[in-house]
This record gives sequence, C-alpha cells and structure tokens, in this order.
Amino acid sequence: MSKHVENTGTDGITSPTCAMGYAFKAIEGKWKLPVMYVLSERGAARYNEIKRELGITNMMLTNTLRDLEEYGLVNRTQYNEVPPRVEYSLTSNGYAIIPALKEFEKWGQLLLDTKEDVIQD
Amino acid sequence: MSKHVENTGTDGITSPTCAMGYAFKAIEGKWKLPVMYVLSERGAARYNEIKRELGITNMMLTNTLRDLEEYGLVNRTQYNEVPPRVEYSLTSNGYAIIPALKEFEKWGQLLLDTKEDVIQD
DNA sequence: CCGTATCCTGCCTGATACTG
DNA sequence: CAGTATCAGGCAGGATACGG
Repeated sequence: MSKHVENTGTDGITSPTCAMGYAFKAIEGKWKLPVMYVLSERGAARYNEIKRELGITNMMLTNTLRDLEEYGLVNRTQYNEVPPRVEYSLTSNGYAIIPALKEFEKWGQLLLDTKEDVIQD
Repeated sequence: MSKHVENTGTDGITSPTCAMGYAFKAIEGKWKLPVMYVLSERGAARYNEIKRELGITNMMLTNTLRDLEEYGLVNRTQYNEVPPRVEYSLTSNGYAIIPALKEFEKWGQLLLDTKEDVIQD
C-alpha cells in the first residue's frame, strides 16, 4: 500500500494535503478537464486544434495549459519549423486521470439515458 | 447496450448533448464535486454540516444545492421540527458518480505520491 | 438552524490587434 | 502558427449582514 496522506480533519476535503483536495485543486477552473480530455483522445494536439475543438479563447487556453504544465500534467513540445509547430500531450501523471474521465463519461451517459427530455439551454 | 448519444462533431465535448459535455455541465462550478463528495461520505448531511466541512459560504452552498437538485442529483428532506432540520442526500443518479469520484481520488493520491514537495500555498 | 439580500472582487468571455 | 496585449462587459464566487 502506498503512503496514505493523513487528513488533519480541520478542513478535510478542501485541504490540498489530502488526495481529494489536491485533485480538486488540480482541475479547478472551467477548462482543465475539457483540455485534458481532448489531449487524452488525440494523444497529442496542437494549440489551434484544442482551440477549435473547445471554442476556448486564447487567453484561457494559454492560462489553462500553463497551469497544467505547472502541475506536471501536460507536456509542451516545440518543433522549430516554419511554420512553427507546438504540440501538447499528457504526461504520465496526466494520463493517469483517464480512468476517472471514463467513469465520469459513463456517469454522464447515465444521466442522459435517465432523463427523457433534452436540455434546450 | 444503452442508447448511445451520437456526437455531431460540430462542437464535440462542449456540447451538452454528448455524455462528456453533459457531465461537465452537471458538475460545472467550484463546489458541485466537493458537495457531492461530502454527501457520498456521510450518506446524508445537514446544511451546516456541509458548510463547516467545506468552508463554503451560505450563498454558494445554497446555489450549489439548488443546482444539484435541478439536475436530480440531490434530495432535500425537510423535517418540521424545532429547531428546524434539513437533510441533503444523493439521489440514485447522484450516487452513481461515486465510482468516478473514487477514481478521481486515486488520481489525486498518485499526484501527491509523485511529487516530493508539498504545496505550501 | 436554514437560508436570503447586498455588495464587491476577480474570473471569464468576446472582439480585435499585434509579435516571433 | 502560436501565442501576447488590451479593453469592455458579464457572471461566478466571496464576505458580511439580515430574515423566517
């Protein structure tokens, strides 16, 4: 068994020193999960690919990718060509989120199956 | 096999008509997942219990619970006593997110195990 | 105890322009 | 192509006070 982090109990889940709290913090923000999902599906993707796929703005995509890099979840690979090419991919730690995403997708499918009416928004 | 929703491909993941998009939408915002996690651990919890556990403000907790109710993920049970008592619990659809949360927690633990230094923040 | 009502800050968006 | 810069506007989220 791996060294399990003890929960102090003072602020429980919210605390980034417990597994759940750290996970929550790692994916905080609107675009972390969607970006990681795109990368998990494509293996590697270029900046503008992600942008088109998600309909995200430059600022938010850049910030999100930077954050994910800082957490060691995403790799940035720059090819010095003309035109310049930059590819993003999941690190091994980033890749490890996929089982959670799969379960999550199954859950979303259940929700869709359960409700008869479709949200029009 | 259940009726699987076809992805139009026009906006892919972002679209709430695909499983992943709908799931993303259902947990959008900072507090949906933490609240559901608390409820999954406690079975049922009172308003102030959740509040203390998460360190969340009244407004955000109320809004989050209302949203989760609308999505059919959380039940609100009011006991007309003095002092008044209100308990929240997961519906069957809400309960179904637990496997995803478990995988998610395992991922958080992996991240903690991987990095040597602890975030001081 | 269980919320609602304000006010305020900061994230997020959208559009547009500009650099290596 | 892959960003950075900026500004306007909207909406999520936080702090505090008040009400049923």
